[in-house]
Amino acid sequence: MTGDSRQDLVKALLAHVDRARETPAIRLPGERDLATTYGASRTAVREVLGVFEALRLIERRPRSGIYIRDQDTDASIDALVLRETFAVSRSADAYEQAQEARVILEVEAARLAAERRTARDLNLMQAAIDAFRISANEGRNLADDDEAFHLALISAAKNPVLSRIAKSLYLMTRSIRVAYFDIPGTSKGSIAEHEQILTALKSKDSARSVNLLRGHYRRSSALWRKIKI
Amino acid sequence: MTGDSRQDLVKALLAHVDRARETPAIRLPGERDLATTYGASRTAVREVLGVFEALRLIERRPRSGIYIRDQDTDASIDALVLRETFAVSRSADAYEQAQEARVILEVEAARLAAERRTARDLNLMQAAIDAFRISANEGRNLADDDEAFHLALISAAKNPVLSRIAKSLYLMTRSIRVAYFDIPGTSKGSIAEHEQILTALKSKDSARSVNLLRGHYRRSSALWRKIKI
DNA sequence: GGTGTGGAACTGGTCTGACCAATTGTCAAC
DNA sequence: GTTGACAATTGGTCAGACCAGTTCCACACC
Repeated sequence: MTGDSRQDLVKALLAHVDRARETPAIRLPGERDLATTYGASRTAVREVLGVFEALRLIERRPRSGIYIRDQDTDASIDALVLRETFAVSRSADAYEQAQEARVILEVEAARLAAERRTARDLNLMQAAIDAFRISANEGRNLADDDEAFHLALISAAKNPVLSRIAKSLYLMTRSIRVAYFDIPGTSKGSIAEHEQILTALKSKDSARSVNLLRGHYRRSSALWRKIKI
Repeated sequence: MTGDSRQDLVKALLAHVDRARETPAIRLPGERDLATTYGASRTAVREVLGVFEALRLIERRPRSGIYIRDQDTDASIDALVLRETFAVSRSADAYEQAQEARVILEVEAARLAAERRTARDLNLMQAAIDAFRISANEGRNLADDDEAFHLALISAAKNPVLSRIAKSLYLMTRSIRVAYFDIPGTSKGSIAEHEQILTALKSKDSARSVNLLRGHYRRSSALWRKIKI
């Protein structure tokens, strides 16, 4: 094993869970078997399985075995973040669904932000737009700058639970967002639209904020669908 | 240490992170120190820290140290689930925010469900209502039955990402929901309202579904606020 | 006094091997 | 066919060791 052995192990075990999910066999091999199968120590396997358990991918029953849980019903959103982080079996569906969730969350966050935003929130959003513009001029990929603006907007809704969820959604869509901003000409429109949204929030106009954000997403979704994963 | 040592360790380390978060010291003691401090082996400490890292509570830099991350910005929603599961420092704010997030998510999910629900979804929701009624007659606490109905509703929106997020929100609010259903008389209204929502979804009336659900939450929120944690 | 620099101590990452206690499966006895 | 006892299996926990970079401090040098 040449590369990062831990990363390899996570990918291998994640793939193993995916494979096992398609069979009636809900039970995984024992930790000792998994260790020898994937050329790692039992310690390393156990640490990864501990994370899987926390993300509700599996259930470990002492003195019995390791069992796969229903992912759609039980698993954490961060199990999908893990997939993205370790580049394992990302599906187009998951991106589509994450995008839909993002729109839902952010539109309602914008509604709340129009009421709750402080001067400091506005400054942070303006700073994010400025940083975005600088990155655009220097030709960098704008995925992270775009994320920073949108997270600043959500943060203005003063609900950390929403912010945490949004962070996960942005993490799990990172690669497709990078691909999106590789399309020429995506930056110009974004800057203008971000400025408009900020203005609406500044004047506490929640209806206008919501509509502008909806339009922002509507325009991007056309391009979005054309990206091959 | 008499009880579940693993649970004790998670609680202790979670508390340690909370304490450290309030000081300028972003760096935690080393794994060996933490192990001796809390009377556990380094192995056990490492497994817990691995989970903390996956939930973006901390960052581990090889050969350097363990650093606390900004929770409001970076941490996963499931870090709050962990707090609920291990009964550590739950704040009234977090419940309030989770409730707000639940309403946002579920209202929009209902809108989608009105379009996308299948006959099977309607059957599952009806089954959840029936189970709810039986539990009510037997005097059991209805928190889990209520959760089952709402998760079935969200599942009808055919977006597993929304379902996963909702699952976390329900897990992190479990104790307060149990307390809510200990209040006498909460079951009667819920059953009727669930039936009404189901009828609206059956006729694909999204506006009515949304309004009924909003009303459902509006009525419960009055009682909700009176619960002491 | 200020500035490098070498080396020791420290740190997270990994592995081996061992023991525990309850579950699980097997097989003999009835 | 049922039951009961024994042996293998399994996850949970621990101790101890080694590795390879990072950190930091004392010491020599300017």
